[in-house]
Amino acid sequence: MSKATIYDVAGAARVSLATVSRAINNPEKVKPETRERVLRVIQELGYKPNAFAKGLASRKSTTVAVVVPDMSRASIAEMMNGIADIARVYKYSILLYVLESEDTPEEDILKEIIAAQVDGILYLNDEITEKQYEFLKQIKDSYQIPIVLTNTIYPESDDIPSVSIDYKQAGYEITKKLIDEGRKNIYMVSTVRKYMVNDLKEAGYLQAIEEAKLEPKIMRTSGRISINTEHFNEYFKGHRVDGVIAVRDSIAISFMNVARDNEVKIPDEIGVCGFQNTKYAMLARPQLSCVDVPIYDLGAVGMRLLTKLMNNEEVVEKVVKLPHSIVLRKTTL
Amino acid sequence: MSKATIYDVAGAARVSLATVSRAINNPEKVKPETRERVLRVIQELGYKPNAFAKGLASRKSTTVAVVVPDMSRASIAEMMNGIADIARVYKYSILLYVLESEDTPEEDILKEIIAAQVDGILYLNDEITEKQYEFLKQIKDSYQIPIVLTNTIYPESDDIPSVSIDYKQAGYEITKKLIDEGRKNIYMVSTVRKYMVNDLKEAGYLQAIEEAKLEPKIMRTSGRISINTEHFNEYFKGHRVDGVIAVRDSIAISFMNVARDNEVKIPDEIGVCGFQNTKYAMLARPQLSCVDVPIYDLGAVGMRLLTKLMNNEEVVEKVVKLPHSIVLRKTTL
DNA sequence: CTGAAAGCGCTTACAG
DNA sequence: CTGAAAGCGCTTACAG
Repeated sequence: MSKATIYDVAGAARVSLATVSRAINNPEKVKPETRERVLRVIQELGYKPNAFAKGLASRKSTTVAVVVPDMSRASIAEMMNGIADIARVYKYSILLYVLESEDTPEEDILKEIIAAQVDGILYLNDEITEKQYEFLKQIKDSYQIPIVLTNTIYPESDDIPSVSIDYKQAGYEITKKLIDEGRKNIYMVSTVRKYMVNDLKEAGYLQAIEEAKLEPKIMRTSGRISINTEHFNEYFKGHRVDGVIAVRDSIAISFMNVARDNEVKIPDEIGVCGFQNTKYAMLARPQLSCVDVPIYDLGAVGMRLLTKLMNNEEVVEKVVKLPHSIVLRKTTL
Repeated sequence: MSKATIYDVAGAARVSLATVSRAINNPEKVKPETRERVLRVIQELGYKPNAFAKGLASRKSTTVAVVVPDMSRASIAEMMNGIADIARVYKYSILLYVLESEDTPEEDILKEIIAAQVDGILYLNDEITEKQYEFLKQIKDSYQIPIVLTNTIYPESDDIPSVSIDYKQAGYEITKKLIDEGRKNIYMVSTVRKYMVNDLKEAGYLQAIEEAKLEPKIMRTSGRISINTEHFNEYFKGHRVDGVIAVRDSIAISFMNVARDNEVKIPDEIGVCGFQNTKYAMLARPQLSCVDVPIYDLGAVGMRLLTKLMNNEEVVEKVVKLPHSIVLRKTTL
């Protein structure tokens, strides 16, 4: 049972190793009889081609690198499901690279990825900086390796193919909803940390607010729950507010808790909306209205796009925007 | 900039490729001067050894396979963080395999993993069946490849090293807490789907209940939120209940929502506890008391154990249980 | 301390 | 349709 090699198969099937290789990779090039014989032997011996030898000889790895920040973000994890499902269909393996550590600079990781001879890179990192973006572009060009940005946006640039949703439009729509309910003091609660994606949500918010001739009010909070609570309490003490749009569901829920402690009625006194539509949006009380982001699809479509690129298939749409929707539940009128 | 090979380095440094290889892998075996020269050239050329050639020649991949069901489970994602951090420290790459599809049987995936020549396997799947367990054991023995079960338990067997927490004890303790509050009708809400881990929580619950001479009551629900709601409403209509222990935080929260709709006071009328201590336990109102499972550590320790096994270091403890704790918040007295 | 050479297990023109 | 042979880019005894 200990790993059979292609030689063992060739011997047992009474053919050359070239024929074994063909039977596996180009079945149509070998006579049906011999092909079947070879395949049968492969079965019997439980033979699986050594991935290293194959990769070395063919210069293809059928492996893609997926680079992510912090796995524990719900969105990242769910995207991975989509990625993995599509990867399986197209027979690609996934090499996972989790960024997030200061000690290993991203450039080193990218070099490691190159050394790993991956056929493509799926890059999910909505905190992408200009420097990182430029470096990615350089990698792509120098090594001729396809890269797809998934749910990570670098504005005004389509050098690297990407798939995401129109966050600005989504931000606009959800703000509009609150405006249409007659709310006048609508806050956007964003993050102190810089995420491109959140910038776009803010931009959409701003557009809607300005159109309605209201006053834009953006508050930035940390993602940490305990801090949020204090922060909200403090901040809203002196402010009038009748609408809140949070860039993440969890922030919206966090805000609602504070609101409840202060005995304000949702949605009557304050309308609240989140972003993402995690399962906790349903678990919250009142159930949270929010933008639904098709996270799984983002991963799946990103991976699919990458497979096309790797196969040199023609790709018309290099920047794909998936449709989103607004889910209205109990925190809006 | 396009990938330099070891030959290029050897040429530029005026040494043989054997020396280059040594300078990288066994620096102490080469004279400091030449070593430095070689290393400098490597820098200049941006040389990175081809992982395939290296793997093929050395029969080691410095790659581990991590096999998981469904990434989107919060526990899996957080464990991945721990795994990735430790993997990075010990310079291992991660090949990710997501199970979950009916069409690709697990055995095929495991064979693929073998073909990928990984040095070790980290297996996270708390739905492990006897068949799967036996197959894993066979893989481990046939191919002499280290495997570590992480947060996945197969009872009464230590053939495969594992790291987890003592779920039975945790179940016992959390139940005891509710009993000590004087509750008499304590339910455990578990899942219809079979998870070893949940069986153990139930066993702990049962033990505590029996010690206290109370009547054990286990209800099984699906994980789906919408179904839960109906289910709970229906189920508890005719029942007395003053305590609920859910095998997952989200189920506990789900239950609390139904309780609130029925205007029962938590924790006064019903004490509620969850398992895991996800961030949503803090986001829930009232804030959820629960067993804290050190998820990140589980992943980190599992990976660390695997590195030891791969290096043939001596391992005393083949079945490690990490400490857990009980976090008391507002859903208990 | 260093080099020449064999070998890891495949793929892929090139002949036939 | 099939085989012999070179080559992918490394590592690792074996000499020296």
